[in-house]
Amino acid sequence: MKGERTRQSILERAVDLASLEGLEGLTIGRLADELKMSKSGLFAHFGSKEELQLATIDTAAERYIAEIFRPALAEPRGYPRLLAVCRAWLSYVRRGVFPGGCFFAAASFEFDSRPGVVRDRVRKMMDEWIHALEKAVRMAQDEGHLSPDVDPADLAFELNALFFGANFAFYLRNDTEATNRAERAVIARLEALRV
Amino acid sequence: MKGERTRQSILERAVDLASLEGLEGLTIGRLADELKMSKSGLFAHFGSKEELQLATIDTAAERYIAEIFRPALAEPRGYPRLLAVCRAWLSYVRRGVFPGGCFFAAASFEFDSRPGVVRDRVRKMMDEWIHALEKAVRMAQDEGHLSPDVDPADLAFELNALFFGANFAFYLRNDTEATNRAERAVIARLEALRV
DNA sequence: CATTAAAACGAACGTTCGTGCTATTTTTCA
DNA sequence: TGAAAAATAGCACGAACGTTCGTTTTAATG
Repeated sequence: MKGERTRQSILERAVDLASLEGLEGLTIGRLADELKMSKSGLFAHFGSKEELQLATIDTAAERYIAEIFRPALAEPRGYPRLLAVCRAWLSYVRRGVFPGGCFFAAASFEFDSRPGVVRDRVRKMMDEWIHALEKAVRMAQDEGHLSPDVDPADLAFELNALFFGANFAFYLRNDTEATNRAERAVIARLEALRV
Repeated sequence: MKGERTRQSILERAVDLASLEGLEGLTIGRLADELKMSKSGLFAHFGSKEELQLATIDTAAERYIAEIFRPALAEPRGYPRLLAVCRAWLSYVRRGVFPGGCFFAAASFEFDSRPGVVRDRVRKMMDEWIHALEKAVRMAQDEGHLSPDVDPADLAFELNALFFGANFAFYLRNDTEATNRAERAVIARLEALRV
C-alpha cells in the first residue's frame, strides 16, 4: 500500500529526470538524493536499473496519453478529433509537460540503435502512437471528412514529423515560433485534404 | 605530425561511437579499448572529456557537410539544388552514414535541455544547418523557381522535420518505407510551391 | 647517429555507477 | 496490541568513470 505510493512518486520524478538527462543518464543515486531516500531503499522497488527504466517509460506513457489522447477523445470522431490530437501535441510542447522536452522523442533518438528490452519498450510505445495517429486519420476518412486518397501511414508520418520537428526547434533552438510554424503546416496539410 | 593523424582517427571512431551511444555515453575507456590505445594516451589529445565531445561534434559536422552539401552544390542554384539537398539527406539516412542514425538529430535531442558548451556547439551547428536550408529556399525564390509567398523559415522548418522524422521512423521503427514517405512529402510540398 | 621533443603508456587517484547483503524501522492486520 | 510482513536504511562490493602523474617509447631534426 505504502510501497505503491512511494513507487509512484519515485517514477514521477524519474520521468522528469529522464526527460532532462536521458534514460541512460537517469541514475539511481541522483534519484534517491532528490527524493531524500537511500539508494538501496529506492533500488528495492525495482530490482535493477533496467526495470526502473521500463517502469519509467510506462509512467511517461501514461502522462503522454493523458495529455495527448484524453482531451482529443472529447471531440467528435473524424476531422475534429484528428485536429484536436495535433493541437494537443503542440500545446504539450509549449507547456513543457516534460521539463526536458518530449520524453519519447528523446528516448526514441537515444535508443534507436541500442538493442535491448528498453529499446523494445520505447519502440512498442511509438508504434502504438503512430498507429493511433493512423487510426485517427482513417476515422476522418470513414466519416467522409478527409480525402480517401491519402495513405493514413503517410499522413501519420508527416504529422508526427512536424511534432518532433516542433519539439526540436522549440527546445534546442529556442524558436518560440516553432509550434506556430508546425500548426500552420498541419492545418494547411489537413485543410488541403478536407472534402 | 604523428599526433594529428592519431587524433583524427580517434575522432572518426568517436563520431561513430557517439552516434550509437550518445555524446555522453561516449566513454574514454571504451574508445581507447576499441583503438587499442591506453586511456591516458588518448586523453592527452584532448585534455578533458568536454574537449573530446566538442572535437567530436566538429568532426561529425565535417562528415555531415560532405554528405549533404557537397553533392548539392554541384547542382545549379535554385530549385534543383534545393531538391538535391533534400535527396542527399534522405540518402544519408538510407545509407547509414552514421551507424547509429543522424549524429545531429541524436545530439539535438540529447542536449536540448542540458546547458553547457556542448549544447551550445550542437545548437550552433543546427542553427547553421537550418539557415543553410533557408538560404537554399530563398535562392530558389530569387531564381523565380519557387513561390515568393512562402516564408523560408517555415519551409526550412517543415523540410527539416520531415528529415528528422525519416531518421526516427527508419532507425527506431525500422520502417523501410520511411525515406520514401519523406521523399513523397518533400516533393509534393515543393511541387505545390513551384512557379 | 645523437639529441630532443612529442606521443603513448601504466598505475593510481577519488568518485560514482549498479547491485547485494543484513539490520532496522514502519506499516498492516488478525 | 502484538506478530507478521513490507518498506527503508546502512554498508560494502567490484567495476567503470574522468583525470593526474611520472616514465618509457617513438618520431623528428640537427
